[in-house]
Amino acid sequence: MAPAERTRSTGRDRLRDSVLAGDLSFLLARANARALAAANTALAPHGLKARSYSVLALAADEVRPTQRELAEFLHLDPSQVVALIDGLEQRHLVERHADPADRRANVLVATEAGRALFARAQDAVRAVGLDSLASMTPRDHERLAHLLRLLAFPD
Amino acid sequence: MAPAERTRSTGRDRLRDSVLAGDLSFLLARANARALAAANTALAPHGLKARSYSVLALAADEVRPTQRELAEFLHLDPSQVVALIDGLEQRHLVERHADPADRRANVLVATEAGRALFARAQDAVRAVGLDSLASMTPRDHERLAHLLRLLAFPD
DNA sequence: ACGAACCGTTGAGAATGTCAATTATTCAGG
DNA sequence: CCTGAATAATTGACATTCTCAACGGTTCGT
Repeated sequence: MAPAERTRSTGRDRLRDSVLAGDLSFLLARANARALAAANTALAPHGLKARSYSVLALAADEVRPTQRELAEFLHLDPSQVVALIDGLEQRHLVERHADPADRRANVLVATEAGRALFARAQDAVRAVGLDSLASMTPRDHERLAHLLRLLAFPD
Repeated sequence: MAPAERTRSTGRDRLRDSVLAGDLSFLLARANARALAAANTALAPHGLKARSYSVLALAADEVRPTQRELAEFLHLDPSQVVALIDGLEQRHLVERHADPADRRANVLVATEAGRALFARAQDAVRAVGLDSLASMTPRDHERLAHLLRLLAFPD
């Protein structure tokens, strides 16, 4: 049996048939790293990163999230949420509103400018997102979203 | 139509039907964050983190990766690979071998102790990994791995 | 033999993650 | 009503990680 004949080709991608490459957590990490890098370059012209984009997205939604809810949802420390919102608020993209139900809490809402910027940023993200997902059928895309939801939100 | 009746339940998880929650990149990020946290706590007793575990895994394999190959494969800066290997080498888990084909390059191989530790760490990772994936059929598990591979390695 | 490109390494500075302490507010129980 | 425990946001300190530029040693094309 000829040894090491299959994937020697260029010298790159040689590690792709290691045991690690079959690990789901590793695939998750690498797929995420790629998506994150793509999103960040797409968002850079708008002065956003993946984090601030996520916060803006939730602010632009009608959900009126609390900072603590943002922290849990985005897997961030509350102090990071403070810094993130500070940055967006200084640019007049979001506002902290006092929560009428709990005066300790702030509720985050997007300004008109914030919603406008989010719409543009969302288009930019979608444009590059399709680059990586173009070879995937809508059916598979939906399947992947479903399976990832199981991992992301284990009830 | 009754407003906001569906997912108000506990107050937690209230953001789950925002537009962001439907975004594939976000699901990827959150699923990865969860898997990473689980892996890190499982690896902590063995003195490893996800990063060092990955490096050790590739060293324990028969692939004899170059540091540059490690950097590209793990989406890391070459300088980070240096620090990672330094840590593992000081614990006599891996060794840098001169690449006979290219004297500039180092090839990474695991020591006997390194392979033994990796085996134990792998068991620990698998044990907690199943916690999140127990509700998934082997069929779906394979499907997910296949779809993630498309994103992780876009040829 | 020469210069360009490449591998590993080092170091610096920015960005991010983690954690404890503080203030203001809510909530449960006496 | 009052008191103490718990919670929301904030601040600050510290560790870890990311990003980048520079450098010596090596390979490769010409």
